[in-house]
Amino acid sequence: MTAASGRAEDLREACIAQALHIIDEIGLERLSMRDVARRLGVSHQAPYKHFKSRDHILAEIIRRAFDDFADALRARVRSDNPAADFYAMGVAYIAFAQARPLYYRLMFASTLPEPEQHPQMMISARCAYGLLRDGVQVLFAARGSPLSPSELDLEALFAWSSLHGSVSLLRTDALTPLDLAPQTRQRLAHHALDRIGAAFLLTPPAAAPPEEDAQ
Amino acid sequence: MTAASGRAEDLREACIAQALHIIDEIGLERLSMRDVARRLGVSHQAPYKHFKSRDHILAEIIRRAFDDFADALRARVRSDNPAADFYAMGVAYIAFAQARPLYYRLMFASTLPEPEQHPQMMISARCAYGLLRDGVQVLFAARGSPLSPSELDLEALFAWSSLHGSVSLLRTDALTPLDLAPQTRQRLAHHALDRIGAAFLLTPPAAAPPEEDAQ
DNA sequence: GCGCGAAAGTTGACACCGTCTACCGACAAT
DNA sequence: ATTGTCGGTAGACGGTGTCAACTTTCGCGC
Repeated sequence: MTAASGRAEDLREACIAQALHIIDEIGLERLSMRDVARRLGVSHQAPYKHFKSRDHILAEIIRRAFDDFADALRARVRSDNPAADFYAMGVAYIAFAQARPLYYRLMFASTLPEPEQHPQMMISARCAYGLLRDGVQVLFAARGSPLSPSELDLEALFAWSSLHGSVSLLRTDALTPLDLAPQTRQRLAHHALDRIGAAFLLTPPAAAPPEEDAQ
Repeated sequence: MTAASGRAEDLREACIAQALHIIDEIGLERLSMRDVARRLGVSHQAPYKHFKSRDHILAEIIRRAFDDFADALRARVRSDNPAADFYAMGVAYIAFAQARPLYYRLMFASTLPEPEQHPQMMISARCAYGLLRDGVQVLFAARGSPLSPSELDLEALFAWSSLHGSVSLLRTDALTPLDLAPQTRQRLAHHALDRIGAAFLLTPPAAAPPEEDAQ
């Protein structure tokens, strides 16, 4: 438990590393605790001394993914201009998704352990989301149109999910039959980022929808 | 023997219905073929006479989800105005996600069977995507700025994933601590739809829009 | 040094699971 | 009447998560 216990906690780290390797190799849903143990040359119960269940090791891995992701967002090129800063965060997002595809995929795997059972994982996820949220908040506040919390969530999730969709497309084989130039692939996610900016820098169409209030 | 009184293919349909029920009850990843058989009062091997594997019954269920989804999109209120038609498709999308949450969730479950193993599922998925894609294509073509195939994919996926993100937020418990009014929840997805429209009615940053005030 | 108690690791069991194989009755076509 | 296919049953195999009991290891107060 203490920092000095170094060697004692070795197996815990080894389990996480090996589990990540297995997920990369055969997929998240086919990861098994016994396989982790087998590959590490320990008994099938040894990992259970460090993780209460299969879901707990998964939650720990996903927590680290979110933490690394948050670090990447924080390490963006800062700018005093909120729009430029928001764009920089988007660029950092895209770079992370391309540099750490496995972590990125895990963050959005729908086979998550039940969230309320793994508060640490949720804390890290919300922390990463909070960074994006803050960026959106600053963006709108600088334009003199601050958002209510629920509106803020909505705009932030809009940005997040839009970017996620484009980034995911690059990972899928849906594009391979189109055999695009590598340059085009590189531009896809940034294109979406531009679209998000377009959506934000433009106030919603006031006339079209039935009722629009509370600006 | 219990359920065998009906027609020949009855068990196949019963398996699908029961599997859906189980997924709704305990989740996709905990669905088991033996449980399906047990609840139907047949032997644990009976379902295998109709589905080659667990993945095959899943693929069939997801295929139907995409088919129903495509039907819902097609049943939208049609309009000659491409922008209005696109908006109507978005409304239909949101309505489907709210009316058939289980089907909707399955369409985006990341624990999909390997796609190339289940071509029928992929055909249905691409068919549904094609509807959205066509809507985007008409939208841009009507504005006199037709898109290349790869650009079209990008814009369509941008719209899809943006809407998906907002719709998913409603299903998650991320919003419960905010205890929003039901009316606000109702508006969330439509708000995103407005944002997508805002992003599309504006040409990319390179060239300014030529006053296309169709609204 | 010693002893001890907790932690780490092992072994064994249990109840599941997917799926392969073999068997069996009904029934249709030859 | 024979044959073959189809839908269903029964059993087995290897795999899984995880509980329980056991043994080993190791840090720490004496």
